[in-house]
Amino acid sequence: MADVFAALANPTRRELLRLLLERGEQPVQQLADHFDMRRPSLSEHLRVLKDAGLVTEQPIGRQRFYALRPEPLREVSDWLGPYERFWRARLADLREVLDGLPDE
Amino acid sequence: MADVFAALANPTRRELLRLLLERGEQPVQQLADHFDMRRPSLSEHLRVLKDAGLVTEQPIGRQRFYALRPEPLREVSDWLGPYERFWRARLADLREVLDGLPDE
DNA sequence: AGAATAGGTAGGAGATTTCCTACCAGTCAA
DNA sequence: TTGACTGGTAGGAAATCTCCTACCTATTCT
Repeated sequence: MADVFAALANPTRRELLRLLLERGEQPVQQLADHFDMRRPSLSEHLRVLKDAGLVTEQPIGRQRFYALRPEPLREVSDWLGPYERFWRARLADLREVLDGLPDE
Repeated sequence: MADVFAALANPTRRELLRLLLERGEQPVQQLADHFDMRRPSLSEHLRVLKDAGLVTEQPIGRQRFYALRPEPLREVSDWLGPYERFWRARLADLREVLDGLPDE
């Protein structure tokens, strides 16, 4: 769980997740084409994502396909839950204030 | 937005947010009491949270009250949206598979 | 078998993070 | 005004992160 937040802290890794979401599973080369970065660095980012459980790796021939594994993101969503209630309450307060205003 | 993910990457900062959510606004000393950490380090964490827009600071006398500002978390929630659809689809797939099994 | 391809590991440089001690500035109380 | 209190800044050490180049392994194609 802690690893998930740490994994999400890096923009390249968030972009990797986005690519995997949009295009489905991809070999490393195809992912790498979209970054101005050497492959070893990409490999490192993919390893971090894998350690956080955010992607899976499946070797096929000499390629390795990476796929999104969104379950840990669900934990992030659950973590957000209590805060979500808080900001909804704030919005409700705001609405109440606005409703109370004249000329509206 | 990037700052928000970076701010959430640290466990101490997530704990600070949790304390502010549970107890409402608090002066630094009261927050510091719950960490085994010197105050300058806490100050630094609070600064990061403030820069990310996750807390507000209000000086009253010689104290500074920090309060949760959950709006940036809403952006995180929005960012999660597309992935949430993905994992719900996965759950639906799983349910379908389970429904298709005999002996159930 | 030999060459090409996919993608990893090793190791290191530089930047950033996270903690610390020492000290400073503002506020309040005697 | 002096002393105590709150909480910040300055600066630095150690750890970690993010990138790199060089090289290795496994697979496939000829």
